[in-house]
Amino acid sequence: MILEEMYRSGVRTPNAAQIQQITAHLSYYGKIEGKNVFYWFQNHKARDRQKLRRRLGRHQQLHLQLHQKDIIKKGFFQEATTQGMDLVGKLETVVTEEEEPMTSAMMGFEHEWMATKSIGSAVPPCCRPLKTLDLFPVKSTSLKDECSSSKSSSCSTSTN
Amino acid sequence: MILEEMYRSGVRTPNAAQIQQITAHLSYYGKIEGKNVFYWFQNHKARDRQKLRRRLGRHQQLHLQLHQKDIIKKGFFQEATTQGMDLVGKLETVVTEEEEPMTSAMMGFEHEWMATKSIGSAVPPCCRPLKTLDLFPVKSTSLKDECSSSKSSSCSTSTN
DNA sequence: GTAGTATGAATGAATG
DNA sequence: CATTCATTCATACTAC
Repeated sequence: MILEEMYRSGVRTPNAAQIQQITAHLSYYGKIEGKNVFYWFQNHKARDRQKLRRRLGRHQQLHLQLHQKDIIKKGFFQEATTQGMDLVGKLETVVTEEEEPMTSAMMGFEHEWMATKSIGSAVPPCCRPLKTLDLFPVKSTSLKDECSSSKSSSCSTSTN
Repeated sequence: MILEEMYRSGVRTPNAAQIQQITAHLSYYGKIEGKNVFYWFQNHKARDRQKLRRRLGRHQQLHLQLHQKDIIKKGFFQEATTQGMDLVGKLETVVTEEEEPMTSAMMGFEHEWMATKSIGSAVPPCCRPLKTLDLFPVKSTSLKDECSSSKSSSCSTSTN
């Protein structure tokens, strides 16, 4: 995929020119607009950041071993030819594992960010998502919805 | 069910903290991750709204005319007979949708796909992608499934 | 065995 | 850039 190729190359926020070129290139495969490309990069980057963030927040300061396999491959640094490419991006690119669509705000702990650019996250794949398990044996009993809601509902009982 | 309880309590988009707590609680019953909870709420709310919207769309002819723009926003054309209907007449033949309630907001995006008029033919932002493009590895099976249920829906609608 | 549905998962699109 | 919404896909489960 062209987009992923470019992303891997370091392109994260292509400019208008870039977008236009990519769009033109992709137009061969079908109808596409510049905004599609734009959104694609936006989402991709955002997702990566989410993963990163979640990773950091998750493994806050558990036990980040320092052994790891060289995550900081200092050899794949190939300038993206464009704007700034966060080095974090490259990191995550290497440690691509799973993702967590957490809505952020989870990093309200005391985790350290130094690992962001120092060493790759030492994430031992100890957890293997078993996929869908029957956490919610919902069948026909749909007793949801009710009450009023809006955005950022805070009236919830946190069951804390 | 914990999740539905919370949902009924008003929790729609739990924060990371909420998710963490719920996840911790549910961990007792089995393996679960934060993203599961996250997705659960996302989907629940989305389907709830979908049902609501569907019903609204169906009854909208009663006394709409007021602010139909908010209702006909999108995703309304798929309305049918709920269940045993021919779902072959409402698939990808939707091309006659040109109305854009956004009007001015449409052009005022915030980026440069249309600002690149200096390069070549700038695509008029009046067209929207019909479906998912080949930007990503799309699957193959086209299982058009509709969500139709006759649950007890009450008031909600975040309407964002 | 097919059809329909419910639901988790993923991503594009949009907004703040 | 962060968050949310809408749509779609894949799969498990049920009913016919």
